Amino acid sequence: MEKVDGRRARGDQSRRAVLDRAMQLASTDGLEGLSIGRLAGEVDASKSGVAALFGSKEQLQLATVEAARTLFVATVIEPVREHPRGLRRVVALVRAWLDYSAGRVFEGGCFFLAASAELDSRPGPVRDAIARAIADRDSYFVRTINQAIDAGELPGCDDAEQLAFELTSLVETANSRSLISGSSVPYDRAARAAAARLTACGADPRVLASAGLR
Amino acid sequence: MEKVDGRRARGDQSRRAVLDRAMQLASTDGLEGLSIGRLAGEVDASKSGVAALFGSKEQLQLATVEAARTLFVATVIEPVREHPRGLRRVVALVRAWLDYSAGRVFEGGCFFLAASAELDSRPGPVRDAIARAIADRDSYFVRTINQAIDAGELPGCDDAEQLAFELTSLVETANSRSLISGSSVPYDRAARAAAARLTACGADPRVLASAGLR
DNA sequence: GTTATATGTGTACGGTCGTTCGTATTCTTT
DNA sequence: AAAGAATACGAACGACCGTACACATATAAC
Repeated sequence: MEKVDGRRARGDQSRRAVLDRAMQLASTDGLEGLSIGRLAGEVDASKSGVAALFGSKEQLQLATVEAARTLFVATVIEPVREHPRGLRRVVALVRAWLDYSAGRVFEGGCFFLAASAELDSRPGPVRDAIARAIADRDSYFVRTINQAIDAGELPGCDDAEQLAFELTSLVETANSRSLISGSSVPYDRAARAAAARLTACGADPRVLASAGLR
Repeated sequence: MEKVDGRRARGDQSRRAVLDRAMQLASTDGLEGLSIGRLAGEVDASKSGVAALFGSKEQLQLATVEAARTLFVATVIEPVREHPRGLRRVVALVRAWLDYSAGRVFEGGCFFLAASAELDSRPGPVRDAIARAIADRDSYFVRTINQAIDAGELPGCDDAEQLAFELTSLVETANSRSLISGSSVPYDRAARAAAARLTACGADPRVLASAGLR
C-alpha cells in the first residue's frame, strides 16, 4: 500500500515529458538554447505551465543535466557493471561508451561533451553541475582501470589516470569528429587506437576482441 | 603610389575591431551567442552601424570564423613552417597547438573545438565553414606526418591519418578538460601521451625532448 | 468539509534580439 | 563640380525571451 500523491505523480510525468525533449534539444542546440516557450509547444503545454514546473530557466537546465546524467548511467554504466571487474569491465566500458555516442542516444552526440564545450567558460551552477558529472564519470573510469591493474591484467600500466585520460580522449574525439564530418570512421579509429593502447599495457588480446576492440 | 580607399580602409578597421571582439566572445559564449547590439556596445559603435558593416548576423558569424582561422594559422601554422619538414615539424606542431590552447589565444580555449561542438548538429553555412576549417587543419596535419614518414623518421607508423587522429584527440581533450576543470594538468598528460605515441613509432627521443614532449 | 498544496492556463510586462528605413557624412569616381 | 558609394547613426518594427501574477482545477491533509 504505497502512498501515491496524484499531484506529484502527474507533475513528475509532465516534468519527465519536458525533460525528455529538453535533453535532446540541449544536445543539439545547447543548454542555453533551451527555451521554455518552445519546449512547451513541443509537449503541448502552456509556457507558464512549464515555467511553473521548474521555477526558472536555470532550474530547468539543472534538471536537464540531471536527467541526462541518469540516462547516461542507465545506458552506459549500469550495463557495464554486469561485466566482471577488471580488464573485461574496462573494455566493456570503452565499447559501451563508443556505442552510446555512435548510437546517438542524444541527437547531438554525447550530451556532456556538448554541454561541457558550451559552458566551459561560463561560471555558474549549471557549469558546476556539468563539471561534477564529468569528474564523477572520470573517477569511475579510473576506479575501473585500477581494478584491472590490481587484478594484474594491465601489467604495463602504472598510471590509471593517464590511461583514463587517453582512452577518454579517443572516445570524445570520435564523438565530435563523427558529428562534424558526418562519418562513422572516427569510431573505428578510436576503437583501433584504444585496442593498441591497451595491448601496449599488456592486455589480453582475446579480451579486447571480445568487445570488438581491434 | 598605392590607391587607398578611405572608405574601405575605415570600414576594414571597424570590421577588424568588431571581429577581434567577436572572436573572443564567440569562443566563450558561442557563435550563436554573438549579439550585434552587445558587440556594438563593446566597440563603442551603434548597433545599426555594426549591422550595416556585416549585412546580417550569419555573415558576421562567417566573418568571425574566417578571422579565427586566420589567427590560428598565424599563431600555430606559420611558426611551425619554419621548422624543417619531418619529425621536427610534427613535434613543433603538436607543441605549438598545445601552447595555443593553453595560452588562451582565445579566452574560451580553442575556437574551432568550441565552434565545432556548438554547430555539430545545426546545418547551415556557418557549420560548413567550421567543418571546412577543421578538415583543412586535419589534412595539413596528415601531410606533415607523411613528410616525417617519407623521411624515415617514423619507421613504426604506416597510417598517418590514424596517428593524426590520435594526436589531435590528445590536444583537443587537453583543451576541453583544462577548461572544465580549471587545471593545466591535462596539457601535461597530452604531452606525455603524444611523446609515448611517437616513441612507439620509432621517433627520435631527442627530437621529442627538443619540443618539450616527454 | 475545510484548508492547504500542486498542476495548469491566460495575460501581461520589460528586455533583447535581428532587421529595416531614413538620413547625415565622408570619400571616391567621373 | 557632380554623382555615386560606403560608413555611421537613431528610431522603430515585430518576434521571442524569461518572469510574474491572477485564477481555475484537482488532489492531499486535517
